[in-house]
Order: sequence, then structure tokens, then C-alpha cells
Amino acid sequence: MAYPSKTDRETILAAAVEQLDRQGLRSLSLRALAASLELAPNALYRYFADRAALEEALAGEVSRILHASILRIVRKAGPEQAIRGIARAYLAFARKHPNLYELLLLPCASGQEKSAPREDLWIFFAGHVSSLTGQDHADEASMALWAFLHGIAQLEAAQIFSDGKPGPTLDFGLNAWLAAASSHPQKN
Amino acid sequence: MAYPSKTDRETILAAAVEQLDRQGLRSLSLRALAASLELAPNALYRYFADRAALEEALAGEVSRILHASILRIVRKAGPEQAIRGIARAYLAFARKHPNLYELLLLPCASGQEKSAPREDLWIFFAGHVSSLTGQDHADEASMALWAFLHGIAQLEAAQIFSDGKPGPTLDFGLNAWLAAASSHPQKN
DNA sequence: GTCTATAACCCGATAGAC
DNA sequence: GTCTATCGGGTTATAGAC
Repeated sequence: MAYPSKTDRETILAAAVEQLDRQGLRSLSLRALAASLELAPNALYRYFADRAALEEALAGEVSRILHASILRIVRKAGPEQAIRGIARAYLAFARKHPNLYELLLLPCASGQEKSAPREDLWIFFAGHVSSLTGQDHADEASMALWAFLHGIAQLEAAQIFSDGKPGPTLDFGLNAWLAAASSHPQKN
Repeated sequence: MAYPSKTDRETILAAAVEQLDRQGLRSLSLRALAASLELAPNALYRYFADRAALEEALAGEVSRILHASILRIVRKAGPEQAIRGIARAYLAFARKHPNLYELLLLPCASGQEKSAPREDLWIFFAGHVSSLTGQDHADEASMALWAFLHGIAQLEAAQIFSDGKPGPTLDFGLNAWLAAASSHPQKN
């Protein structure tokens, strides 16, 4: 073969994640990405149909990295401490990698299949929640907690918190959620 | 004067809001905006230093529109019903105008003064909350509720909810928040 | 099948004439 | 305040070398 592959999807994605983490999605350019891999300006089109496809793949990567990051931090403990640990790890990731986190909830185009890595993260998350609430209300409780954590992350990124510290707000919401979650009968 | 004014800031912003609402921020272009006003491609630079300045002004517009939209819907009622009404109106706006809502929490650049319209909206919101919680915990409670509502809006925009309906999740979180907010002593 | 080369078309931004 | 002209850079599609 005359032109052996100089790269592959994984290598491209790794470089893209690195560039995304540093500069943000708005200024992520396919040309610069190709140049950093010493490729022609448009060589990436062999691996991704267009920019949207790359962003979609990046969103999956973000879910994987976040999932791994949470697993690395969370220690075995009671269900409530596990939830608090997950919340802390989730927000720590969003704070440390705002440009990556931005892609986690990228509004997906119409009629698009779900990201598998995000599904894995969701299953892990909902599993911990259901050990507190029981199966009956696991879905609502998990979604509500996710929504709250995501809101905290975004408000912090937008520098809404007057002193930059979301601590009291996080405590208020987390305690409210835990009280509601624990008050439901555990039938599982 | 050889070239009389053909436009002004308000006209530009109104047209920008309309184009933003239809096509989204990513595909909002200064050139197309100028063309829609029958102006030269760069005529807008007299009114906005650059694209970031226009987006910043647009974010203020979004806060104003959202504030007005909530005021239009919310009826006088008990504090709890007012909160439920605000939540409903907030999410209705995010659902109806996802492209506008996206700008509400646009991460602001470093060292930037707060948007005045957003501050007005915040005061209105926190005022209703404090009538439930008292002054002592108004800030944490308001921020926590805002974070939750924003999370719901974003999860819905990302089509995370399996059946597309965030109803049960919203009820779970809102009830948890109301229980926590009402349990605090009202000292004001 | 994979990379290179090129070109058409878009955007943001600046400079200078009117 | 608006215009024309232009620069640099980005995305995308096509044609062709290997």
C-alpha cells in the first residue's frame, strides 16, 4: 500500500480532546487539529463525515473521561456518602475541565441515537441513587439530582456565584434531595 | 451628512434576537444580520465592537425577554404557588426558545460586569424565594432552585428524558426543594 | 482505500474613502 | 455612519497521486 495510515480514530480523538480542553469548542478547528497530527488540512474527513460527527464522538469521549474520573475518586461507603462523593467528583471535573464538560449535554440533533458512554455513566449514577430511593422512584430522583448538579456546574462556569464558591448552595440542594430521597419507601 | 443613519442598536438587537431564535447562536453571522437590515457587511461594527459584544448584548436581551415572559404568566397567589408558577414559566420559555435560552448563562469572559437585566431577573426571583425561606437562607435556596431549573431545561434540550416529558423529575425536585425551603425558620 | 492539492464559499475583522 | 475593498482563516467538496 502506497499511503499507509498515519493515524486512526482514537489518535485523532485524543488530540481533539487535548485541543478542546485547552481552547474550547468554539475555537476548535479541523485544520489546526490536522496540522497538530502532521496531516493535510482536510485529512480528517476520512474518519469523520463532518464537524458535527467529530463533536458527537467528542461528546462520547467526555462521558467516558468523566465516568473514569468519578470512579477514580469515589470510595466505597454508605449510599449517602457515595452520592456526596459522586456529586463532589462531578463538580470537580466540571470545574477543572469546563471546555470538556460543555460537550456532555450537547443538544443532539433530531433523531439521533444515544451516546453509549453517556448511557454507561447514567447506569452507574442511577444505580447508586436507587440504593437510596428504591427502584420505584430511582428515575425521577436520579434525573433531579443530575439536573441540580448540572445547574450548579453551569452557574459556576458562568461565574454567577458572588464569591465564586457554590458550597452553601450545593449543601442546601443536596440536603433537600437526600431528605426527599430517603423519605421514600425502599421496596427493592 | 453624506451617510445618514439607517439603523440603531435597538433595531439591530431586535433583528439579531429574531435570527438567533430561528437559527441558533452557532449559525448567527454578522454578515447575514447586516444583510437582513440591508446594510453593508461590516456596518454593525459601529454599534458593537466585535461579535462578543453583540453576544453580550443579546444575553441581556434574553434576560429581559425571559423576565417579561415570566411576569406575563405568573399570577398573584401564595408563595408556594408563585414558585411553582415561576418554575413552569421558566421551563416553558426554555422549551419554546431553546436558542435564546442558551445565552442566558453564557459563560462571561474574565472580569466582566454583570448583566443588568439578569440582575433584575435575579432580584425578582430571589424575592419570591425569600418570602418562603426568610432572608437568612434566601441566597442558597434561590441559587439551588435556579440550578435545578436550569438543569431540567438543559436535560430537556439535550433530549435526555426518555419520553420527552420531565414532569415527574420536576415534581420530585420541586417538592424536595419546597420541603427544605419551608422547614427553615422564617425570621424576616 | 488513504492522503494530497486545489478551489469555492463562508465568516470576522480592519483600513480608508465618501 | 456607511460604504467598498481586502485580509486571514475556517469548512467543505472534488479531483487526482500513490
